[in-house]
Amino acid sequence: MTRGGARPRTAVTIADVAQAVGVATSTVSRALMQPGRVSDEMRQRVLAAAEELGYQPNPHARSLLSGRNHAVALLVPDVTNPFYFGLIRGTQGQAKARGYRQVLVDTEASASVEAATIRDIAGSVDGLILAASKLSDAQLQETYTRIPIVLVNRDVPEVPSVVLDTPMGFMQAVEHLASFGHRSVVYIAGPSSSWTTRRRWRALQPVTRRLGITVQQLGPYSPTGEAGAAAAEAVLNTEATACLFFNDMQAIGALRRFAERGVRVPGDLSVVGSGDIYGADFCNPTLTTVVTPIEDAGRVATDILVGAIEAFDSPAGPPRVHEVLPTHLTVRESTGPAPTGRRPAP
Amino acid sequence: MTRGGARPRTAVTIADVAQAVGVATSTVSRALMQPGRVSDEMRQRVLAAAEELGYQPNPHARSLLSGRNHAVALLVPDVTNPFYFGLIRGTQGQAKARGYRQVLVDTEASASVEAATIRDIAGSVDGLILAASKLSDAQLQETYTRIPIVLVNRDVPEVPSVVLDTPMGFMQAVEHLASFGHRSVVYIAGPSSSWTTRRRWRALQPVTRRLGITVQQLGPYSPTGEAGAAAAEAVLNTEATACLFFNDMQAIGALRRFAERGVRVPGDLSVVGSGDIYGADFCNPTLTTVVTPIEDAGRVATDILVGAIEAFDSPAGPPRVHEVLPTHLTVRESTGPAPTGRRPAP
DNA sequence: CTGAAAGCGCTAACAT
DNA sequence: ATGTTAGCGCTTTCAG
Repeated sequence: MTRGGARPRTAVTIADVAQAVGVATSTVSRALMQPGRVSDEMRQRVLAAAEELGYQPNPHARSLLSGRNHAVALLVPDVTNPFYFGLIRGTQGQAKARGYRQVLVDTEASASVEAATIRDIAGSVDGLILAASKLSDAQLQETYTRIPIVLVNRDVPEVPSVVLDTPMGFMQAVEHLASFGHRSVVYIAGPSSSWTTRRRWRALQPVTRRLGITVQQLGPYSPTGEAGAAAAEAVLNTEATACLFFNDMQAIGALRRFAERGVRVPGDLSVVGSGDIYGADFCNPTLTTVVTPIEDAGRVATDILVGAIEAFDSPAGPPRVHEVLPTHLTVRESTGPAPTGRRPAP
Repeated sequence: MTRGGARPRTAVTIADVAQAVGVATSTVSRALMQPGRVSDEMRQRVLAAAEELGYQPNPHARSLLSGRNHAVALLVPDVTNPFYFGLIRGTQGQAKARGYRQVLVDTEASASVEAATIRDIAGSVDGLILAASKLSDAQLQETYTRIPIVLVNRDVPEVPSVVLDTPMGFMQAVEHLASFGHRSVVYIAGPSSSWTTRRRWRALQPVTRRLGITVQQLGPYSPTGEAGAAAAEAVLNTEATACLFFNDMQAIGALRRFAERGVRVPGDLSVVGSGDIYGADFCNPTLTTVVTPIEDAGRVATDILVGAIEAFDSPAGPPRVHEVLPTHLTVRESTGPAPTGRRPAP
């Protein structure tokens, strides 16, 4: 292979094509962009020359002119969290389908990193999808006046969003546990900065009250397996016969801890997760969990975002869609009848 | 909130700052970019005005001029595959650390999609990381004359690459199985287009020969749990007492199938995976697998790529690093002593 | 040390 | 239907 050392400093431009054909650059541009506005023969010649020379439009020049670059950013708190993989998948696929590229950024679950990222990246993408944003309502609203954004699992007035109705799934979970005779359950809270953990806790109040079930909250705990294991210990210090975890990573971490401690699941304790991530269906025991259509959420969010991008400067103004996606409980092995006697001392 | 309807058509530019300060645009540019080349007082005034007006440089304009945009693309065959999550993590983190954004693209394990993606995206990123590329050596070499790329799990002369030494791990696995008395093993091959599956199969020959073990190949199978389940059936039609899977998803899929079929693992059959993906340590039984430092690979590949980007036009030419990362076997529950008698008929 | 002017590659008015 | 011209926002000669 012959490597010239450096790549040709001057790529083939529209001017090269124009010169080859013997026309003006604008004609080439038109032939390429508005085929209707040039003669058929001209279009052929331009296309041939472009092909011949291996012309590739310079996207930077286009962006400078149009202010658009057909890229959207996806900001997630933690790319390490399997829950967000589904979101990455969904947005990735839909962005591609709509002709956009996806820029992936990890905000490290930090409001300041998130804000800095938005500031730095806003100019180079056409819009942003913010997953579980840590910013304030006001910050998000202000951001939306400058650039199209769609929130995922966060609801702020005037800003488009897609939220998973996880509270609904949690209510189903409580009903499920109640039908198994559980009278006392505990909710393992997620990070204190999490908008969704508060929603879930709130949603638990009416159902448990109606069913005469005691519910208490533990935490906050990080959304990780290790935190789940730690939470597992805390759960053992309560009277609860069932626990609802903020997410599946925690639940799976807890499952392992329970096994190590000799606590049988679901014999001694029932465990419910949330998310139905990869692994929830093959851990041991398999996990009863709230299935959240996060991949769909990614697709929908992307669709809304692209719509917003294309309508952002229109007189009607950008859309303000608030989409809510239903969730449901999937029952597997980790839940069962409440133990009759007292749980064996830990 | 007051939404003006449309975002200000004209963002604040360097000209606005220049006018505010009462100087030329070039002075503003210098004050911002080469602080040494303007007077201290001027720098202060420009910075103040820029801050005051909320000036943000237009990245498109910069890119047009410099030809760079501080973005690298990561092309993976399938964002759905947990194995690549580690790669996404590694590249994401390192790209950010080196001041680059990451564009994530799914090539659908297709050579033509991959080629098309490269063509379309090459102009808008500074370099590419190609994971498990399906392109030919020649195509890859040709691409590298035009734009910096780094291959992951693919080795091509003259093109920088990072490869995981999975064959080494496979050899360890065979030794491990031999020490458990296994005499006949089967290798479940990955996709026929996979460069690594061929390498592994080749690596198995000398070890098995040396240890007097029979090895046969089954497949090709897709790198999915379903394919693993299908492969599981095929394995049961052999005399083998142990199987080595192309990856963990297959292995985990097979584990479940074996459980359904009443085949005990490792009692009747030992199972080895590859990748050590999320879940490998909590599936049932937990999976003995070849641990591949894929996240490290992502980091290293990104480092090499950034180096290549910054040296690509240098007289010395771009680097041609070929990095090999060691792997090792992690023994968990899915492997054990070879069964003494014949395996119970399926 | 600062200003004026050219130009990156492309598109969109304006001509013709 | 095609050519000419003027920028998009920024950096970088080149003058002063």
